[in-house]
Amino acid sequence: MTDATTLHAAFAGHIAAALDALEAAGTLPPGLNRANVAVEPPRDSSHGDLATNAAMVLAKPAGTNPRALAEALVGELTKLPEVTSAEIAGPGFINLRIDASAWLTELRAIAALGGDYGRSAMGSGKMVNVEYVSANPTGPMHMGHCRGAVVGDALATLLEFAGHKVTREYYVNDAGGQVDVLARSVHMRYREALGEDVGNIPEGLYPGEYLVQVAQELAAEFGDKYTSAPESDWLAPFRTRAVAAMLVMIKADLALLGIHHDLFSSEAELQAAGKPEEAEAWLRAHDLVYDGVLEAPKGKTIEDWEPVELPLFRSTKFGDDQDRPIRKSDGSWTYFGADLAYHFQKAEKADALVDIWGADHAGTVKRIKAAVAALTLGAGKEKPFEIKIVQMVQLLRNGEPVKMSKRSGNFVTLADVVQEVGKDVVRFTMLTRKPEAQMDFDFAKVVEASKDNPVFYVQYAHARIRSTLRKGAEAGFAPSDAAIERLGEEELELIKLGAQFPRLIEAAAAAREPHRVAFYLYELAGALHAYWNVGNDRPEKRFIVAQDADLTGARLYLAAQIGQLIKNGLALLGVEAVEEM
RNA sequence: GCGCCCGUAGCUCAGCUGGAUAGAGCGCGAGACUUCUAAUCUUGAGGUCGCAGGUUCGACCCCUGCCGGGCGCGCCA
Repeated sequence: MTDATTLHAAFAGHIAAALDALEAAGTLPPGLNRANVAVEPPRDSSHGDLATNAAMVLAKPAGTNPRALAEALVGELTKLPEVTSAEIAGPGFINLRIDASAWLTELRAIAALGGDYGRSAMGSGKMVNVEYVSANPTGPMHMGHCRGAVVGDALATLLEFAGHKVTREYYVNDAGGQVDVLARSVHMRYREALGEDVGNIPEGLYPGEYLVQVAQELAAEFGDKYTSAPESDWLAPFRTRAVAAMLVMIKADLALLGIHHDLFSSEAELQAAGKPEEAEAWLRAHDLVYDGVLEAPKGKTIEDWEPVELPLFRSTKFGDDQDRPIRKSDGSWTYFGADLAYHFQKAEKADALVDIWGADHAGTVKRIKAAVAALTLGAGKEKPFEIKIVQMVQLLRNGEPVKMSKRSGNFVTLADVVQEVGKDVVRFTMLTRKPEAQMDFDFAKVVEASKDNPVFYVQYAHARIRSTLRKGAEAGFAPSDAAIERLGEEELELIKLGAQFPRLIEAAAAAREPHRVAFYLYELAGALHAYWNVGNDRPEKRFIVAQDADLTGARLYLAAQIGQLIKNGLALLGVEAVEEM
């Protein structure tokens, strides 16, 4: 076995080999599509250790019936030494039972590989660019950014673990109107810093206190040079410095969550380099951009709507309601116009793109995917481009919705939440829900009711294991695989669940769903807790059985490996595996 | 009006890309702490998988149409 490290992967190979053998024998016609052949543990473990639907999936295209094919397949599979029984069940499932020794081999593999157990070559070194957060650089991170940040970060780590080369990228929107508003807001604080009474910050500017310090630095740098100068004099330098200061703040906030991007790409630099022009020229040459006039938007009336001719991307060709402008009437780029060039730029350096977006931008998915598909195809090869939409988090405090508005300066910052709740709780909580489902984050609940929180349940399992290993060491027992054949049925159940870790990683990575790791860990922790409690009533089932050094060594070995699995899984989620609670 | 997401136990949610008798936590009922940490465990009750059709050996999962909730529908970002 070349891939002796993961039992499930090995058996996927065994099934394939068995099918090859049937082809060679003429039982099965060659070239059947096996994409739907699955090898997985049955839901009900009484059915066996592994099940495959191969006979049912292939019977029809092979022109035979499931039963007959299953019997032929069973004939092949029973030749394997690890297979203790192969039974046909239901409409044509094949249920396999695997010898205990194979599971013990897997347990040794966990020990041998340690932190690398579960690592996969699935990605075969493909370069994947994961873009996440990309919050406008106009203030500190708030809770609205949190979920996408955590999901994106965990996904990036997961993809790396599954054999991809990952770039974690943050797109800095430093070219739009919002950064001018930032610069104006800072200018007001700048005048204030120089002793002027500016009164309340006017509507439409950012009122946040976090601008005070930036303004003071500007006052120190420029003195009163710009207090009454025209905006055209100071807008650019103020904008540059304010954005830089905001990014420092944002990076610090992200660091609190353990998030670090590899690359911060500037929209302003992209535009300065003429990338959007290049994209526009190509799109025009291929009749994907034309000059046209938009219809007035439906569903809501805009008083000052007037039809204007603009360069439009033909997104209606790709299922969008409307063609979309890439430039404004003043000739500057729309967000979309710059964004398509940005994605094209990313695609030149990567094999695949993944974006994590908030649900409020879901309406723009079609146009950007269409534009990027056209551009990358035009450049020679279409690059896979996925956009994962992360739904809104409703922030609650004692059941009451917390209203957030950046304009009023009234928002819950990420830093506050991390400080109050802790990084591990925030991260794990954000990952115990599939991202496309809306979620409530009740402040009071997450803070106070720690025992309801899955993260503690999982961490507790790890802490228990570590504690046991410490106790064992004190009593002179070390984990050892010398006598692991003495592990019984209950221990094997634990190993079987643990052995699913590698295939779980691959499935989660393929689906781009890091939350599956969190749910798996919860299940594994539950199995560990259940096993532990057997020892309450039956001291002979405890990890440490003082009078039996061999058995104790074997059980501690098992405990150590389960602890390793939990640690590996938590590492993917960016959550600490604690030594004690 | 249109697009995207969601709808699974009283509540909060999983459901491994179409598999076998749909699962877990909380809550409710009954139990287990002179212990390797009870932040745990065991056990019971609780379901028309929003509704109606369709596709096939088989549907919570795919397709169509409704119903309900969320997000969005400027040359904003």
